[in-house]
Parts: sequence; C-alpha cells; structure tokens
Amino acid sequence: MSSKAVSGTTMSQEKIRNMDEFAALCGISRPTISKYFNDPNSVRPSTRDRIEAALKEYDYRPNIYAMNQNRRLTKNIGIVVPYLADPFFAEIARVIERRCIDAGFTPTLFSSHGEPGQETAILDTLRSLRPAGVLLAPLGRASDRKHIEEFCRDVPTILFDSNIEGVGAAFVGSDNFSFVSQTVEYLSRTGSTPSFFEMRDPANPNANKRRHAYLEMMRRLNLEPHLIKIDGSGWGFEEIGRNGALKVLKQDLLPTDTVLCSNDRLAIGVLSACHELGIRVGREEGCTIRIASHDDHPYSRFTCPSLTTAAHDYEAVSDHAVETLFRLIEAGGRLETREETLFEARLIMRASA
Amino acid sequence: MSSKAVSGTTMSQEKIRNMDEFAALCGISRPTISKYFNDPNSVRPSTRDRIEAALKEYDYRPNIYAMNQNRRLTKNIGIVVPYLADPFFAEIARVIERRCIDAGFTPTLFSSHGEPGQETAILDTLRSLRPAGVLLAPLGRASDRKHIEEFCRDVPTILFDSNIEGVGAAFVGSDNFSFVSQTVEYLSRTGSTPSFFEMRDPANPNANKRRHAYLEMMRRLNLEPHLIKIDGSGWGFEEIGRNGALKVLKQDLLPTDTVLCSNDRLAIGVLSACHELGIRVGREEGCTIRIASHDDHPYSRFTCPSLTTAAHDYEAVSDHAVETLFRLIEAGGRLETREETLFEARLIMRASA
DNA sequence: CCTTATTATTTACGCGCGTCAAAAATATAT
DNA sequence: ATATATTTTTGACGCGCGTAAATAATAAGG
Repeated sequence: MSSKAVSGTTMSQEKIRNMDEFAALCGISRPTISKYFNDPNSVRPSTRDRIEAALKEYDYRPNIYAMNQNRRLTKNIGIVVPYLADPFFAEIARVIERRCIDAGFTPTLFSSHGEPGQETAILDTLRSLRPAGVLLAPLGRASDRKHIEEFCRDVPTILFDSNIEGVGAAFVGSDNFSFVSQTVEYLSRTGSTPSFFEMRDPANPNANKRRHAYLEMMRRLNLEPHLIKIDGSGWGFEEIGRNGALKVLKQDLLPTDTVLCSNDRLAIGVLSACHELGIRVGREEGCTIRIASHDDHPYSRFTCPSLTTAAHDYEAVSDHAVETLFRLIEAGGRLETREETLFEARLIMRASA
Repeated sequence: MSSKAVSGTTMSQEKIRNMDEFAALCGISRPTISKYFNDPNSVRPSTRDRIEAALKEYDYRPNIYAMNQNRRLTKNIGIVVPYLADPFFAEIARVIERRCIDAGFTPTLFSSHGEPGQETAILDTLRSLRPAGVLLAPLGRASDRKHIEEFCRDVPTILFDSNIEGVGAAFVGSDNFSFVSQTVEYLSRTGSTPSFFEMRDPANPNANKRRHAYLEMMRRLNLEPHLIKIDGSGWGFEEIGRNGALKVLKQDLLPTDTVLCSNDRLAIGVLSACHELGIRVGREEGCTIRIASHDDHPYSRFTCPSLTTAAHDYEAVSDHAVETLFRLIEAGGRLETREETLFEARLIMRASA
C-alpha cells in the first residue's frame, strides 16, 4: 500500500513518473516534448533549450516501451554477426555500434555463435523488436536462406561481410579478388609458387571466392595451382588449420614451400603446427616455408612470426554499411537497386612471407 | 537435421494483430493467454496444449513493448562485459546468453569497449530497459564506482570476473590466488625462479590480486620475488606486452629466465617479442627462457610455443553467476548477504614453460 | 502595423497488454 | 454424490506515450 504524496512544491529530487509530469515541470505541452524526443531538431531552438535545461535538472527519460509501442518505426538497429568470439567481428561490431549511436539510434548486438538455429532465432527476435533497420553478416552457406529472405522482406536489412545473392537491400563487403590477387602476386614475385590452403568444405562464401581468385591469378601468371584442402567443420578455424597442417606436414605433402591460407585464423593454426614440428617459417635465412593469409585479423600482428596478410578496410566497410542502412531507412525501407559494394584490400607485409 | 515440421498443420496466412485475436482463434480468454506467456507452467496442461497447438498454426508473438510496459518486471537480462574484442569475454558471454535463454529470459549483450564513458552509458540504457537482472563485468579501476553503485541500488545486479568491493548483490569470479599459486609452484619446482611480468598500472583489480598472490607465494617458498613492471595503458594488452618485453629483453633486464605474465594477452605480446629477437621459448633443449601466464585465453593453445597457463573454470563461473542472478530475481532483488564466490584455476601445462 | 508562415497547445483517442475482482467452469477429494 | 480447491472467463481499467485535428501563440516579413 503506497500512498501518493501530493506535494505542492516542486523539488528537483522527486522522480518523474511520466512525460506529463515532465511537461508540467518544463512548462511545455506534452506533445511538444514528445516531438522533441522523436527529433530534437523538430522544435524551435528556444523550446529545445528550455527542454534541455529541464532535462539536466530533472533527469527524465521517456519509457522506451511506451515509445516503441506506438511509433510506427523504432530507433532500434540490429547488428548480427556470425561469430563474436572472432575478434574480427567484435571489432567491426564496435565500429558499427559507435556510428549508430552517433546517429541517434539504439544498436543491439547479436551473435549467431556459428549456429544456423541461433541465426534464425535472432532474426525472429529481431522482427518482433520492429527495428528501423538491421545490419546482418550471415553465417553463409549454413544460413537458412529462405528464412533470411523472408526476414529481409519485412525488415530493412543490409548484408555485410558475407553476401547472399539477391537477399537484403544491399551488400557491403571486401573484394576477395583484391585480397588474393595481391598476396598471390607478392608471393609468386618474391619466392616460390604459393599453394592455397583452405577447408574442404568452407561455410563462408568468401572462402569460395578466394579459391576462385587464387585459381584465376595462377592462370594469369601462368603458374600451376595447388589446392590443399583440409577436413573439419564448424568455426574453430585455428584448430582445423592446425590439425590439417599437422597432417599435411607430417606426410610431407606440401606441394610448394609457400602456403597461402584462405584466412588468418587458419594461418594461426598452421603456424602453430609448424612451430610444433620445428619448421621455421618466414622469409629469413634458415626458414623453410613461407606462410601468408588474408583478413589482417587483430592477432596476426602477434603471431610468431608475424603474419603477412591482406587487410580489410574495416572502417570503409563499417561506414559504408551503416550509411547505406541510413539511406535505406530514410527511403522508407526500399532502395531502387541492390548495390553490392566491395572494398579493396591492403597488403600487409610482415615476417611470415 | 532441423527441418521445419509443417506436416499435418496448415499455417494460416492471416496475420494476427493482437492477443485478443489470438485468444479468439484459440477459443481461450485473453487473460489466460497472457498468463501463459508470462509463465507457460501457470496454466493447466490441457490449456497449455491447446495454446501451443494454436501457436504452431498461427505463429503469433505478443508485442514485447506492450508486454514490458505493463509488467512490473521484464524478462530481460543485461550482460555487460568490459571488452568484447577479447575472445575470453566473448566466450563467457556466449555461455551466459545460452543459460538465460534456456531459463526463458531475453539476454542483451553490451560491451564497454574499454571505455568508462561507454560503461556508464550502457548502465543508463539498461536502467531504462527495466531488466529483471544484470550480469556485469566492470572495467575495474577505471569504472565510475558511484555510478555503478547507484545502478546496483535500482537494478538487481551480479558482478562477475572483476570485483568491486561491496557493490552489487554478489560477486562470482576466479580465485586469483589459485591461479598464481599453481603457476608459481609449478615454475619454481621445475626450473628457475619466476619473475612476474605485468603492467605498471593495471586497470583490472584481478591484476593487483595476482601480484599480491605472486609475492605471497614467493614468500612462502622462500624465494626472492622480481616484479617486471611495464608501461602502457588501455586494453591493447598484446601490444603493451610486446613493447614492454622488447624493451626489457633488449636491455637484458630480465631478472630470471622464467617469466610469469599476469595474463595471457600480455604473454602473447611477450612471445611475439621473443620471436622477433630470436629468443627461443620453452622447456625444451636450446630454449633460453620459459614463459607462463594466466587465463587460458582461447588463443593460448595456438601461440608459438603453446602457452602454459592457468585456466578459468569458464562454465562454473558462468553457471554460478547466472544461477545467483536467478536466485536474486526470485528473491525480489535482494539477497541476505553479499556472497563472493571464487572458483579454482586449473594448471594447463603446454610447451612454453 | 498587419499579414502570413511557423510552431506550440489543447483535447482526445488509441496502441496492446498486465492485472484485478467477481463470477463461472472445471478438477479433486471426501 | 457433494463439498472444496483450482483454474478460467468476463469485464473493466490503466500503463505511458504517439498522434491527429483544431486552435492559439509566436516569429518573420513587408
């Protein structure tokens, strides 16, 4: 039993229960306050100042549930990544989050944790959050394509990192050919022919694009391609790379003494295998093989030896994905054409190759 | 094999607008439906079956905004970690998420990204989400203690990983003494006296506890302690460890040939420095120094050489934190005493020491 | 000064669901 | 069978805010 204390005095200590009370304390009508919270620039500067002054004094925040219930579109933005334990995605998520907040949106981060079931569950949850838009990096081949397609019909969605043809309003990612062409060119110019090290059955479409790019580059350079396909499934790429490399190295099946890994996480595993077998990696005197890779994973600077790789333009991908989403939202959820924007890679020469 | 079971049922294409409509289609009153969604076990089994049958046919989900607006407590749970780009936190967040979902809650993940400003902003956002509870791993020393304290007064909160004395309803973490005592004991038993490698000004309270544990263990073993304090700030521990190690190694300032790092991320940097300087690390023939550390970071298995470390009991910490939070929620937001639960570490012997 | 365009206020309704109390229906025990 | 306990239904109100239309106030311009 709580008896309402009806006080005549206005004390700045009292908790404000709703927008009506806050409006009264401001001396401004509630609809105007509502307008302000929807878009601060939609009210006259003098009014805005009065509201913001009161805001500082009384520390009121509108009830987001009541807000979102009635708004036809919320200011929520969903960010979905396939695997958050990969620092690459953690980093990209951080940048995207920042941009969304700065633009006045409320981002929420989700990780599919490598599981298709999780991904569809996230999309279901997201749908009921009625977000203004979603930035989705799909799992790839394992994704439930139909489910994602259906989701994209209802919710303005930009795909990033990993493309699904024709799904979503746009795709923003990195140009896999740019990655591979630079590493292959560099490796073949400075030493022996690179062999391409990858999972036999990659879950990510980028992996396939990289293989094709490798084969195409080898054709252009008139070199014989060598694909090293290793077994393994799931998202524990380091472990998979390590086991695959141990097997290949122990049986002495390496076609050439230059290994180009499909991605840095595999390469980290390969480096681990090499170390264990006492194989020295790098381009220095006394090293027997070179290893290079793609992605410029946050840890690739700290591997032993540090990893020669091709770097994503993190910022460009994040920025362009977010900007495209904002354009999509402003346009009411539909863009004229489905743009696919790919950013170039940058070759990072380190000690491993 | 997860194929959608559509056999027998005919999915109606009509969209259900609200609970009233769904109740009508069920032939059950709305308050009962409402009860069901609040807690499926609160209705009679026969009723539950009828609702769930209709649920499959009509695919209705209640409006979460309307739900949460009126419920005195939502089913949201906030998970806050200090730095998501650290796979350690990504992993622990994944486990916690899973547990919350299984218990019928809706977890939301936030990362402070190493910035105190972000942390307080997250708590402010979280407060207006009116969550049933929050699992908070604070930044540590950089945290705005008063802000967190105030937050914990309003929202049922369990601290984990990093303790703030007296704040929150409970703390769940790892026993730093258990970590350090095991590594120090092992290292001193099997080789030369370990020196302790750490940041001069660690942001995390665990770091201080580990230093004290090191000093205490050295005292007990009657060995002379050596602290190697390196400069650097922020959350880029690998870089800090690397730069610090380069400096120490180049000037030949290493007190002993066994280095015990405060945490694995520093150790990853130290290993990188050693490799660059051509210093062989490990307990094999021909190695000049040994390196060990604490945390069993997801990457410590793949460093070169693989890292001897002390492992958190991830599962135990996650499970106990979540269970304590559930108890706290059931108890209405207050526990009798503020428990601090610490889990033992497990020594992981690998190649580096 | 008056006219006009812009901005704010008043009033009122609706969103979808939680929740309550009293009545009705159903299950369980005696 | 009847009495009692449990569950469901009925009907109604309220939550806090979005939003719309009509009106009033204010700013801008000549």
